[in-house]
Amino acid sequence: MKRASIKDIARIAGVSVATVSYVLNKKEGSRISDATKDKILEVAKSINYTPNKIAKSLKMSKSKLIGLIVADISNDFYSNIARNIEDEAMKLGYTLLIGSCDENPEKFRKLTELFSEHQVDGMIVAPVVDSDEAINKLIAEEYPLVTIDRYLKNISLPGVMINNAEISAHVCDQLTEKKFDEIIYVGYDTELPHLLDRQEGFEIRVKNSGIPTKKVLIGIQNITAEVNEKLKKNLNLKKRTAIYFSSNKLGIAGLRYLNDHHIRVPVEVSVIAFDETEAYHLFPTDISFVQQPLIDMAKESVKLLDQQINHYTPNGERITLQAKYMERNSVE
Amino acid sequence: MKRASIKDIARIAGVSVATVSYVLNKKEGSRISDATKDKILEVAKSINYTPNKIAKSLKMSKSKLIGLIVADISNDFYSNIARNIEDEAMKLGYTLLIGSCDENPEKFRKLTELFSEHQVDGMIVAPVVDSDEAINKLIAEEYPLVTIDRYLKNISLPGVMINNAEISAHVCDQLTEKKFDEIIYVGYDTELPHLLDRQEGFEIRVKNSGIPTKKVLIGIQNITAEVNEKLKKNLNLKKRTAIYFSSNKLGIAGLRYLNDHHIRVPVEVSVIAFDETEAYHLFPTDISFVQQPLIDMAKESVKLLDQQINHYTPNGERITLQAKYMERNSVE
DNA sequence: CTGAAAGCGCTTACAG
DNA sequence: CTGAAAGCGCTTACAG
Repeated sequence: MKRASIKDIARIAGVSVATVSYVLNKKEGSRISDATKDKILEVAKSINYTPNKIAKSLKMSKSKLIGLIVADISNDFYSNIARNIEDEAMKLGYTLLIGSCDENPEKFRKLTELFSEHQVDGMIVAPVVDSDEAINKLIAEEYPLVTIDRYLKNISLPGVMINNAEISAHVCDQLTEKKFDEIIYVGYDTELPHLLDRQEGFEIRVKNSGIPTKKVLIGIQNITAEVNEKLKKNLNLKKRTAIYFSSNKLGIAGLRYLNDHHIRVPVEVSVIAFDETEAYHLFPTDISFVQQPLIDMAKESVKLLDQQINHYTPNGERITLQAKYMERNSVE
Repeated sequence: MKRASIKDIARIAGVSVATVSYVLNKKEGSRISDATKDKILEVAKSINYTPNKIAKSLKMSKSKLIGLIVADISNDFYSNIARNIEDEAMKLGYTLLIGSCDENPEKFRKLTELFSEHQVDGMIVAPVVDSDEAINKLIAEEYPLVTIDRYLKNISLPGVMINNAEISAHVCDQLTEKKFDEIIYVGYDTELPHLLDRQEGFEIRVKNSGIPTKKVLIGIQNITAEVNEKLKKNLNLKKRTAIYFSSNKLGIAGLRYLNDHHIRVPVEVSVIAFDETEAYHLFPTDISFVQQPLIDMAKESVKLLDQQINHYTPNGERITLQAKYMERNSVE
């Protein structure tokens, strides 16, 4: 599968490779006669020429590739993010490399290295716990870098996130105004700053309300099993209880638990979940949820990255988008 | 962000770039003295050298990139496929480019072109209707190519798929043996061969059974709305009815309809769905479904592609994997 | 209006 | 054991 090169075109058309390059790139600067222009285009088509972006990348030192590193591309949230990023990136002429790091800092580091060796022009990353070292290495090289969804506690990086604390406080308000006997917060046992924000936003507000609260923290390994176990231990149906699931995975696992145990929502327990997923629609009750602005997150992150690629600035902009509480029928 | 090159290493270590290249690539053929070897490694580390795969790709004419083209990476089915392909590809040293074509042949063609310009070593594709032209162009270049999930009617390509007709026949058997008054097949209004197989496998079998059947075909544009509309028109609860949803999207849309209309499963209607998705678990009844062997599909497709890359053969192997019917509680 | 030449960062057969 | 040189497919400042 030897492909035609501009050298082939040049030879057949009887011109120099320089000339071929000029007409193929439609540079207006140096005028080429229409005759040779036509001939070159004709030859190019006839031998089925396709440009070799690798060669171009090497010469131009930009690849028009960008890397996306997420925890897991098979997670609904990230695959939706990825899809929107793909569309936005495409518009700007970038092609997307995707990698999943499973919350593992070593995998994260390897992915950044791999992508950087492939000379991606920049990366959009959802950094994991303990990824500071890998990130700092990229920063030292002034590698265009943008965070999405998450952010780093000790490193200032351009990126886009949502108003985690505020939206959690808002969710809390929805619950406290209904005077539940008890509210259960289901979150992750993690140090990820954006998730801590989500948790603290809730905690501070619920404390003021005086309503008794339980905090149920789940490890990222065995979500379904652990949610089951901890809900069994903590959910007391004798009390009027509301549960706030602070991610899509937690929401799905939790609703599944309620389903399996025939616990009716909102009659026996009220529920608010984070993120939007088709799955919620299959639950008997329409679940009230927090909607993240995925399209805008993707748009802004690509825009930020493109800016960084075109003009690197060490302390780039950090954009906070507004998540939206979507009231349905799962709180009563 | 000017990066160090082997030239820099050579200069600092006082050796030639050839020597640097040899030791960096650990070639055993030409023996380099331990002294210079150590020095080179030391210098490489000290100036933070990372290889430029673009340069290497150009020289070696292989990029260690592979492209994956699916209908939509945000679709649960494809994002799971993608994740497994990512893992398998990684093991063999490939990095993954991902593109979504939305069942649009023009987008499909553009993606193949883009990927080929980026010099991917091969592509794993889920071809869409009318993609023959784009595929044939790749074949003409002897471009390593493997289909996944789908296959082409008029072109023989290596690939991996499942036993669509057989598993549908098996699903049909589950239903016919329960002597329903009516069975509704919900499928796509499409020419995609693998979906037609799924449909015909069911149709042939159900015809033999003599049980009245309705075939409900849904366009790929507005799945939820159309499923709603057609289910409303075709579902007659006075009859003992079973519905076979032949994809995850159809299953989700259909179950959502049943949910919204408080139609109980399996008391009022029996259901079998295709594909596995977390969503099914949120439905009040555990849904019986057809499980596709995603991991094996990914494994085999990457293996086939790697074979094609290393040794191109025009009419590569076509692998059919077995889907599995998972009986739950939605048929009665 | 067009071409010769250098160079992007690598690899490798060849010579010494 | 090591280096000089060619070449992968491009782009572009420069010269004519």
